[in-house]
Amino acid sequence: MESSSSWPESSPINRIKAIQELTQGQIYTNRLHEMIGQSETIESKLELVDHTLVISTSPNNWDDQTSEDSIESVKSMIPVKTRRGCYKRRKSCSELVNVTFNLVDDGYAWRKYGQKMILNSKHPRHYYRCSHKYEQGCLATKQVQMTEDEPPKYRITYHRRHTCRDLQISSPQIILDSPSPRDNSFLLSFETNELIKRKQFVSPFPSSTKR
DNA sequence: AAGATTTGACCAAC
DNA sequence: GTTGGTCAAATCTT
Repeated sequence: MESSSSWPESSPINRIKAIQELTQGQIYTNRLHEMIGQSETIESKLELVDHTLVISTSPNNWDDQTSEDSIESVKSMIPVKTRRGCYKRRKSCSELVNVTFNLVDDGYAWRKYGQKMILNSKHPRHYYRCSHKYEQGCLATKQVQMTEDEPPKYRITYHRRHTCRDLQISSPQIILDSPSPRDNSFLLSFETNELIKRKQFVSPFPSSTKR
């Protein structure tokens, strides 16, 4: 993974912060392993890219739709039209977790479809699906939740890979770094703060003064 | 008018 | 009974 991280050499404070982030990231990774319960089949990566902590997992079946589990997941997620919300809850579906300080457009077109308060969490979890779900059958979803850390971070969990074609590649913000086809993790590399300042901040938490 | 968001309801898993 | 993920009508934005 060759990430051209613009790490400021002359900033020991940032280094300390980075170490703290990495430590916490390792905790997240361990938790993820526990949740998934497949620690022996998962490779995990922990990286600090610019100001974004990336925790990527490579479960064997992330993209392997032929595995029984995946097939079952796909089947169970197909809603029965006449029964709202009729589906099987995903038990151990592969996922990719990204913890970041800044929320920037990841290059995909997402559409929010839900928001939920989660037990023991101060902040609600936001649910997004690919905008092309129905046009192209893309099953990619993501969940965004603000952590209770100080400073607060955003925990973005991606489920299923995009199968749609519209990647909006015109946006230079996303770099899909997948060194090999079998390496199912991918790195979302964000820009430095300096660059982000010039971009429009994309918040998943619109003002709640609508209603 | 069309597309996106909000939010209460629904339902399976636990 | 509780919780988390999704649906879909109502509402808002462009």
